[in-house]
Amino acid sequence: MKLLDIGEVAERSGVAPSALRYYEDLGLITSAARKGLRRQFGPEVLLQLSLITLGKAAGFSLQEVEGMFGKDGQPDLPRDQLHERADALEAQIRELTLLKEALRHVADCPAPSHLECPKFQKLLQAGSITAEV
Amino acid sequence: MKLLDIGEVAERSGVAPSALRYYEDLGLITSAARKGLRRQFGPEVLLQLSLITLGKAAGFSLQEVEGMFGKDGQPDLPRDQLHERADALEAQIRELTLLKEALRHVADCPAPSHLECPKFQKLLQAGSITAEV
DNA sequence: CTGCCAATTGAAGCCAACTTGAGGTCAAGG
DNA sequence: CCTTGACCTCAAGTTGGCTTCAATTGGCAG
Repeated sequence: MKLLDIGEVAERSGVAPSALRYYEDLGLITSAARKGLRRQFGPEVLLQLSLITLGKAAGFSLQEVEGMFGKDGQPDLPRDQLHERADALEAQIRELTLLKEALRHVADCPAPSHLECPKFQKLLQAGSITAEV
Repeated sequence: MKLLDIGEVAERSGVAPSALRYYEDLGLITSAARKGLRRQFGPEVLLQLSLITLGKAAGFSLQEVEGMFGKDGQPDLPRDQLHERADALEAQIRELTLLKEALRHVADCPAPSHLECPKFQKLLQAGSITAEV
């Protein structure tokens, strides 16, 4: 059973040592032991960090990530809750996709002023963002 | 020429008065006048706020949004920045998709430990996020 | 004219997710 | 044995985007 120094975990995971200590504080990961003062991490922490990093990249807060995966990296949510999450993700993906396409369009729109482009106006209204002018 | 009280702008735009003052501090919006101490906003501010809100939703910082207005407050959208942002959105969408599939899989996978399930590991590696375990 | 209530100011506070700094520990190599 | 350098702890600082607070002002209805 090989244990890893925090520096090695940092290097292999791309997560800074200070962040690793922070995660441990939060309870997202656990160090397996100490050698003197030094934390020793079990190798499974690398996989857990993958999950954390993935979740963060997907826009979740650390708290939310914690809720999706337990300390051991095993999901501790019941199946239907997991599916609910996935559904929510799908919805978010659709929204982002719309926004992305809108941005693309605006970037390429040849109208002299964006304000005059009907599609742009639609975009502003689509989000129900537009105030009643 | 109708001028709007900050409270009315807040209500119509959905942006809190404190945020409006903050935006004014930053130079994102300008009040047209004062009536006593009270700011009076011109109606064009509502359109600007739509853009600001949209920009925020797309993941731009207020600084970046500020760069999207000309001196006159007319939108002056930087096309390549928009494309960059769209690219970033695409990346985020990919992450979300990955996470979504991971969740779905986890919900349905019969393997005793998900971490050992090859399909699950593949999902994690697909993002090239995984550390070299 | 009076009193209410919305608006004003500047400073301070808050949250997340870390990073930085100061001062201390300790295991291993020469 | 001694030095080195990676690690430790705890506190404070950082950034962005606001919100909250206390004390004050002033427009407007009655």
